[in-house]
Amino acid sequence: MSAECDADDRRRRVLDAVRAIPRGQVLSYGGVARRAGLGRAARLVARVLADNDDPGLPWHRVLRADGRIAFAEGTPQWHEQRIRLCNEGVAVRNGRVRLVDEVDLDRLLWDRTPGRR
DNA sequence: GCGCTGACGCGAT
DNA sequence: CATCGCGCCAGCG
Repeated sequence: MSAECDADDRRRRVLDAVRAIPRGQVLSYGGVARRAGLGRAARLVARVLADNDDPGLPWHRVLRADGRIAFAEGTPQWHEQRIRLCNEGVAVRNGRVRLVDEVDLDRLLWDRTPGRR
């Protein structure tokens, strides 16, 4: 069988990966793409979320790799995402969130990272 | 078929 | 630590 290269399938994987994010935790677009097995298709993740219409999808748990909210600061979407994150117990500082999940895994693998938290 | 755009990422300055 | 620039992926005019 050919590899799963259908756009619809990729899309489904992205949504699945986003839904897999536990409440109170966040993940970057690249992280989602990676977990979905799409490599560096971070932009694809963004595209999927933009096109998504499922209100039950925890899209607010997806942030940029630097922990910044993807939306432009000041926009209604930006405010909403910040509120949702704060509502879930995620510490948002100046529109920025601490991404620990991915870094944590790397730390376990490479061991050498100081406890910066 | 070409080029632009976008809820991106990362190394370099 | 803030900015810039280039690379990546897919949809659209």
